[in-house]
Amino acid sequence: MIRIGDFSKLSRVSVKTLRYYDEMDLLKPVEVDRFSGYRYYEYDQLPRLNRILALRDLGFSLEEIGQLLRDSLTPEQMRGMLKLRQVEIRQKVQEETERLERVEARLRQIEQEEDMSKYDVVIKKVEPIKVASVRGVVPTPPQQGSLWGELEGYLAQSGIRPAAPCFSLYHDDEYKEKDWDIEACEPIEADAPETERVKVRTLPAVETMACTVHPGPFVTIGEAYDAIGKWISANGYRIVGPGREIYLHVTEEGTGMVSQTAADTLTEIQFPVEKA
Amino acid sequence: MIRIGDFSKLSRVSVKTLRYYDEMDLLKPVEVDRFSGYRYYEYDQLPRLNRILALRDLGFSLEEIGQLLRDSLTPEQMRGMLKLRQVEIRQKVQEETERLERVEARLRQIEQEEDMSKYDVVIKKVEPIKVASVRGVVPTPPQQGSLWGELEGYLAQSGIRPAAPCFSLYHDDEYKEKDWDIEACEPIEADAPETERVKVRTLPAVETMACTVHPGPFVTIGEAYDAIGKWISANGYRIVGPGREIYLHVTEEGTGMVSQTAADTLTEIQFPVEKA
DNA sequence: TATACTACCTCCAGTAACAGGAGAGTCAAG
DNA sequence: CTTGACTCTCCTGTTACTGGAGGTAGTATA
Repeated sequence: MIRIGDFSKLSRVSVKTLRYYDEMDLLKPVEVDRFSGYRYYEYDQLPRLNRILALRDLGFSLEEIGQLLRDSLTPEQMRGMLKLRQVEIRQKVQEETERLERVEARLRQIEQEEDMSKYDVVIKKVEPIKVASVRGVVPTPPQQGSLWGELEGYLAQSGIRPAAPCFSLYHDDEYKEKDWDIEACEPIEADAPETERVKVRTLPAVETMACTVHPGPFVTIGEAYDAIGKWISANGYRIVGPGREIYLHVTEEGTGMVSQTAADTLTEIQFPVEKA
Repeated sequence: MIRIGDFSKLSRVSVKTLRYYDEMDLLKPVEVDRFSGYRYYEYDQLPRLNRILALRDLGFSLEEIGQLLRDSLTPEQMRGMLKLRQVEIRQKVQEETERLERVEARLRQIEQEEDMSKYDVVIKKVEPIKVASVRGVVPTPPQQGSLWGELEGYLAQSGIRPAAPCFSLYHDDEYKEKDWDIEACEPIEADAPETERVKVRTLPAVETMACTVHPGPFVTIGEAYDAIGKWISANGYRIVGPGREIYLHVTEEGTGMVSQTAADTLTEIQFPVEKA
């Protein structure tokens, strides 16, 4: 029988850790002095401790290790546990690898002294959303006012109020000089009747949506598209659906016209993406 | 000015998190009602929040993010931070990859139904250790008694007591039928005079030592060597120095002879290894 | 035998970044 | 005026320990 300090030296596991494993019922001393509380170990407890350390090195939590040691399981069960661990670790490796890629993309950006630092792009998950929308082709984006006019008229007539900020969907796959296929969308709470022009549908969830916020007037929003586009390719993604332009905050001038130049305008740009 | 719930929906960041960022001084609401305590945010705080999320995605801690946001730093400084992150993430990826390899080695072991599960091998760091030792060539390991006789005699004469369990170093690179180059070692506390046969030296630290414990008589220790050898190659390591056999617990029969067959014998086997 | 000195004990706090929940107050709509 | 949704603060829990305070036990030396 040896004391905890010696057992610690023997196993090269800290005294604190041994006491913790005692508390967690992973490795109890063979004897605890009733009066002094001193823990006494035996040499032959080393294999068990070694097993604990080996399982810990495989990435199991102490609780899992406790179970593994208690319900001495079949090789088949062990295989299952290991397969599961394998998947979890693979995922973690991938996560960290992607993180590394993001860091490297940022570094390249700095090297090229392209000061995109105004725009921070993040990946988010977007929930499904029910919208009323009007879709049409307009010469250029600033001229989509007519679509909004139709949509607002419909909402006013139906007495429906939007449930969240409105946004446009840009359906064109590539850049166009003119004739943009745009869908004006207003999120709504409950179902509503459709009309010839106004459609109601639920946009599906998007697991990986690249998002950035453009603070400033619409006339300079090109910079934000530039930034998010570069980010997407630099981080090894590709666009897999229509982009969204969410109007978080706008200024109206006089007769319901949205200002193209107000400095306190705030727009979020979103693109559904996937790893290329 | 919007309330925390709406800001949460807008940013798709949980209310809990927003409150936490407030507490951490990362993102303060523009106004807090003096009486109700309600937090009020502005749309134009979204870019800052986005920046926080982007930095978080790069793996920075919230404290680091706080510093980054406070001391608006030069591109050069930013580059330094990112380089550091890069190194840290690389290390983490490597760690997890190695963990994955260990899991896969275990799986292969199970598939082959080689029940080595009796032996758990772990990598440990071993501190430098001062020893008195006698080295010599003996026909086979069980006949190393003469070396130990010499060493014990020396220690008894000098009145030195061992500071830790004794062990043998096996200097041969490969397996041999006979004539083993073995060094019997007794760890000692302080310096001691050398003699013709007894040398005193400090074994250097070993960063990665593959260790396992063999519970049972010496006659079956071959199984442990088998297991640790297979583990080392299955996990992509190679042996880079003499192995150690540490006598954690032995039974003496009569006249100081160590029992080769006592069932409660406990021996640790260690090999210094490196990634191949 | 007195006195150091080390080893050991228990209990508490802290770690990172929140999540969950209790209990109470606030706000807008009907 | 009530209901229900929203918000507040405060507390606990998460993982696998580490560090420290304050007190006891065991051992080595003078």
